[in-house]
Amino acid sequence: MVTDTRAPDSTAPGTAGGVPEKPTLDGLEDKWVARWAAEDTYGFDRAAALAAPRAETYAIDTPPPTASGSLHVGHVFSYTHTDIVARFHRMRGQHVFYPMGWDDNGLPTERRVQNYYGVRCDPSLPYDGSFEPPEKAGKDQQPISRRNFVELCERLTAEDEAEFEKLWRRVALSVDWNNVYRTISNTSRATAQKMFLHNLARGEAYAQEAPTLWDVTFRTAVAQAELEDRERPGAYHRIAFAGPSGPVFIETTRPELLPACVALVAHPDDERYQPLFGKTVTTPLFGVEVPVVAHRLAEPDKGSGIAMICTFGDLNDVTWWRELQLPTRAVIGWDGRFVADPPAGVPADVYAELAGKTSFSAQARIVQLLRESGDLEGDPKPITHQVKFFEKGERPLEIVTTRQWYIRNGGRDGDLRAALVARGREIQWVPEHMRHRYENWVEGLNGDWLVSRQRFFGVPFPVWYPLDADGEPVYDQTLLPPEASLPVDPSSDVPDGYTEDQRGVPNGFMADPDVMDTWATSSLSPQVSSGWDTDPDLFAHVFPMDLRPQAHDIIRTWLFSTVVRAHYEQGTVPWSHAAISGFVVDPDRKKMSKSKGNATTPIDVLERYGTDAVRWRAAGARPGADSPFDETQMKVGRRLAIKLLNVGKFVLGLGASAGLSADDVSEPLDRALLARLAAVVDEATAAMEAYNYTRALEVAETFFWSFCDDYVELVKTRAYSSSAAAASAQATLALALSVQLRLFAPVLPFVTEEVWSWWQTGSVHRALWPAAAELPTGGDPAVLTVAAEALAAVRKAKSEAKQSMRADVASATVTAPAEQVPLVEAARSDLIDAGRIVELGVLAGDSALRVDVVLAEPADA
RNA sequence: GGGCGCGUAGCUCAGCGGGAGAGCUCUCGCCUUACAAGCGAGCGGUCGCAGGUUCGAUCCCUGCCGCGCCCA
Repeated sequence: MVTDTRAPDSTAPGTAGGVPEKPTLDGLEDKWVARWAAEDTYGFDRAAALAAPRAETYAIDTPPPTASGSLHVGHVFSYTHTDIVARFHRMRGQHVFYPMGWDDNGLPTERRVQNYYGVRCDPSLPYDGSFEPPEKAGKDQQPISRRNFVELCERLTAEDEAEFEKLWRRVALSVDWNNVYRTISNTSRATAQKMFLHNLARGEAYAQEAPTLWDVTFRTAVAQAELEDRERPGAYHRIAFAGPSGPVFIETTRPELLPACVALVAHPDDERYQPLFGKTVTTPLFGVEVPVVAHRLAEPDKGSGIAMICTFGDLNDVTWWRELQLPTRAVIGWDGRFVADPPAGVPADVYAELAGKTSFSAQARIVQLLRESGDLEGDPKPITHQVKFFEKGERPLEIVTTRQWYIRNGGRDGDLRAALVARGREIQWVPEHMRHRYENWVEGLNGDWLVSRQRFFGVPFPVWYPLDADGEPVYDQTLLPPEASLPVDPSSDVPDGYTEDQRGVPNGFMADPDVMDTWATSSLSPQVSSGWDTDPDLFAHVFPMDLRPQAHDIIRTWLFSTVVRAHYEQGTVPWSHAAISGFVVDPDRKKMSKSKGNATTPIDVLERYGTDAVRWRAAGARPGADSPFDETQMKVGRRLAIKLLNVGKFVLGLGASAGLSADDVSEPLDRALLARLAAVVDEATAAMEAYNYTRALEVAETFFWSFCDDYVELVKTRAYSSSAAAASAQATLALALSVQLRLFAPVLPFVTEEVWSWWQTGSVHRALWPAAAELPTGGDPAVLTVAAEALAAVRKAKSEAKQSMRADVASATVTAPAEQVPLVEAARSDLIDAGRIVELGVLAGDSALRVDVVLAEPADA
């Protein structure tokens, strides 16, 4: 059944020949990173996986990090969490499908290329096949063609990816490095385009001319998921409109939009304005007659309770405009400036002053004009308010009417929304409460997913439009490529039935100019990595995948959009489990991020403490829980790794070997240890199955330290001897070491592999996860508990007498409850040896175990 | 303003209906032949606050306060 996982090699020669004289962590990372690569330790055996039942495969949908970005310790923690899960499943004999992806799309890459090479994309320029970027970025950005620009994006991301891979290997991610995808590869582009064409054919994708949130800096549309609110100063301007019976005052933070005013609105229950409903008023300065309308979204307590509706100042304007079917008087252009010509019905003479101005300067001019005309009452009242920004942008978003592509996501359809919420309930969330993030987001959607971006580097929409006799595009007659020809670049490829010389000419054709939102591609990571378009057999086997690991900040984007795509194309959820990592936060509990300047570079931490130590700390952060970055914790992990080396050397150095088996274990103390270990294995296994790697580590670690401090100390003398009792101790030590190395292997891959290599063949990471059944049954753990308690009492006496632990004890008298007496007796000789006790008495008493210790006279110096 | 999570020893956290725990820090000891990158011992908390349920509450319920994240 299991083809790529080996059981512990119990026939390996138990010599200590492999144990170094002075074990060290130094050099382990280089050594094992190279070995794992050379031996393809983590490769996915496609043929074997496909021949086995689905349950024997574990498929992970790895988040593709932004290749042009930079990684910080938060990433290292989060990816480590996934790797721990992957390693556990691999050790359980599953074929772990664990690809890695890079997200090359989007603005971050464009900006990095612009800055790195000192270029900018000018789509009007022709491709220059001999173009080479300047050695050093010049002061002025050099304009280059879209294709040249995209080539630079690909070149730079390839370099970035190589760096990332190096880091991930150092972190010991057990991904299959033969299976790497890029969101900008031919396969990804073909998949994204094919999926889009399917969405289009089924009516799930559509284009629409609509008011769109627009970043004037990047000159691109922005989706709801990319918005953030920021506090900004503003001011209420109290402006008089001429009403049928006197002035009507509105208060607005955007007086410059006066020429875009299409109505005034008040709440239907607002008695102050009810007489005006159905009447008209006249805008100041422009003299445009606009209706007064009623709508429930108008807030009576805000300002004067009556507001002007402009096309468009904010999202409420969009709602009012749509629901009340108001006309459009757009004034803001794509560049964020007032357009050259006034909207229909607005007098050109007044408007001319505003044309070409930014919102800011237009506002200043309007305010001045209103003052002069006497229509501005009093001084503007300064306020702070929430303004919508593109999360990567620096200027407030405008709302511009443009033609954009959308994918339906339930934002405008209650049934679809309910279906997507139901999909969320098919997913097992780790931790469970993260489900709320998903549901809140889906239930709060108020529009479809805007997937087009007016950018250069991304997957183009595979669409052309015929041009009519006037050279105007006929949008409802889209020209689509055959699927076999994907991926296409419509700006250089030609639709069937046309020739290149017909591009852009009357009766010819034009390409859709836009590229897809980066999430429109990365939402297909399960399909891309599983071979939906390239390897149907693999796809049928591994999809839906088992695990989506990610952080909680992108539930609304990456996770949700991935659910949407699989819902449409496969009619299923894309994975059975979503494991959500918390953030690494700084000492002030703020999220670590490069833009905030509080991010810690991972390579430095890895070098100082070692990968195992950093992974140990990562494993201490439970799924979903944020954890502060604290270097003092790393030392603890490093100490654990060193301890494993040393105890490994001890156990193997005294003759314990893989050749000893459970049959050699005869002593009660030894059976007690292994009984306790069996319980630890069961608990750790249950915890790992529940994705609680933190708990699994905790129980293993607690056992390990008591193993070292109590059990090893108790049996040390016996294990050095040569008797059946010595063999029992050695077999116990060997078994315990083997089991513990495997328990720690997912968290501490380097040190466990090192110690494993001293006495076993094959990789510990391909060994079977330990099972309680490997250990002898019937031991009484209480023997160890009681013996350790007695030993602790002896130590305490020595410590309080400020004596060495080697100090001799003339006599020790254990008084314990009657039922514990035989337990102490069972460990009598180990206790005598470990405590250096000359005379050990054991009495039955009424109270809890205590030891009366008489130290021997210290030998004179 | 809404949702979610969290407030337990100086720090990081576990425990989640009947004895308040771990690691780190700190203090005092110990060269002990696996490990001084170590070992032993010890100090340290009215479990955010206020009510309620219960024979009994750190744990369940309600309210409040504080912190964080997400969304308005």
